[in-house]
Amino acid sequence: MSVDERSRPTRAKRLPREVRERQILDAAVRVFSQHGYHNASMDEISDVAGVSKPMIYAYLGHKEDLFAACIRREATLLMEAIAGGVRAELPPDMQLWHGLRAFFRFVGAQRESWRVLHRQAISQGGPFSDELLAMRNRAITLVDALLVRSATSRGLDETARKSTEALAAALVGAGESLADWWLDHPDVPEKVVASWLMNLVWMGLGDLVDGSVWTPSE
Amino acid sequence: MSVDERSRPTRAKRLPREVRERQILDAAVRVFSQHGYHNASMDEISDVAGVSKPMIYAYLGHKEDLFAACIRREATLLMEAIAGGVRAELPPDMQLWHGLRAFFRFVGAQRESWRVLHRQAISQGGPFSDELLAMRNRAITLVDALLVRSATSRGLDETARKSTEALAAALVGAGESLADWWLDHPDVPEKVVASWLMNLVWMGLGDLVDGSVWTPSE
DNA sequence: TCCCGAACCTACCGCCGAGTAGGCTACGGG
DNA sequence: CCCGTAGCCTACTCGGCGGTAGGTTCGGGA
Repeated sequence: MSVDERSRPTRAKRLPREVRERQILDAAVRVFSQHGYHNASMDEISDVAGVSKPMIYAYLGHKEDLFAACIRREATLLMEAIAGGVRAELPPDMQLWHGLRAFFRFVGAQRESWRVLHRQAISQGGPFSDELLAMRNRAITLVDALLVRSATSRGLDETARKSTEALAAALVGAGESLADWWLDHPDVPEKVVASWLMNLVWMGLGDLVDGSVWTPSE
Repeated sequence: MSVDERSRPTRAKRLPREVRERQILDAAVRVFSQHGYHNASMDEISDVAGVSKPMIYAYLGHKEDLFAACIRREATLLMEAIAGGVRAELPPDMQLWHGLRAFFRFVGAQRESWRVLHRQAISQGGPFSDELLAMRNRAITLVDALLVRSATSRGLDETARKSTEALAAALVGAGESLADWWLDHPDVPEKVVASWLMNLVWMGLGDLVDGSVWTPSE
């Protein structure tokens, strides 16, 4: 077992700090995602990263700091992916649609990132939630902007326009939950999941007008 | 601090085993829900239960066994709550509706139970998932039965009737995610959350017929 | 009344994993 | 060529928590 050098980052010598930090974060995301925060050991992370434990402490700090750094990096990547998917020259509805698809494409491609971002971070209390809250708020702001454009272009009335922020918050929450659910059902195509959520927005925007919606009779 | 006897089960002496087990499970659900599986210490559970640690090991076994016992008990309670909500004399749609409401009412009232059932159990791998899988399958079977009744009563065509099981699975998954999301948004009324999910079923049942649905043009 | 077993406890063990002390080595500037 | 410092490691300490040994007390049946 000790003979096999495995396929880890080739334990090269004397790499610049920047590169090492990247390797460590990659390893940490992977291990946190697989075992959860508490089951993940610093020893295993250092092993996967191909680096000794004190290096992690020297570069990224204690376990909590390391986890927070993971969340921060992945959250930034996610937001950039979404923002990149929204092409400003498209009509408003299409901007929203492509933003959604970019989101789900990210989750599908970076399952480990999403797992550590949402599932792990959410099940730990404390300082980790703050990092998530920050990302959520940025996401809600972005979605709200898209919704406003979409609503005004469709000529919805004042009351609907006023409640876009609430709808944006609901959308983001629904997206998180849906993505989380999707982790366990990878067979569903990304486009389908995205369109489900898009339908919810549709119903949300047209809630007052639409008569085809089911309403409890009692 | 040591003076205050708190409001825990009054550390009475010589109670029958049945009662002690119940107290221990209550404490365990609470502590697991608050701190998560790994942060929860057997010492704290024993303290909250008003019982010494060896009693837990004598009655419920090791930490994993205790956690599994929590999941099993809460899952059973949940299923009973749902089944109790479905009143057989109602029309099929209404049975589904009341089942949904019973589900969300349970989650709303027993937040700790749901937290330990879903969030904690799902973020731990291993034997815990099995307990969840068992409950899920029971739930899917139940929902499927309700869907079939609902579909036939509305006279949907053969293809729709064939895919009820897939729809049931999706519904259960959506319900789990939605309930999980609801934990973080307690201000939304239970009836509203339930009706959202009901709308999804509506759209799922009528997917071929309905023209009001948003579809991507590209 | 006596005694047996169930209920219950205190006080301990040992492992595992977070975090550290202290030092070695190679690259680059002078 | 030399030495300062950034990169890197081995080999520990130590505390917390899962788990247990070995009792003591009470209730109830014979």
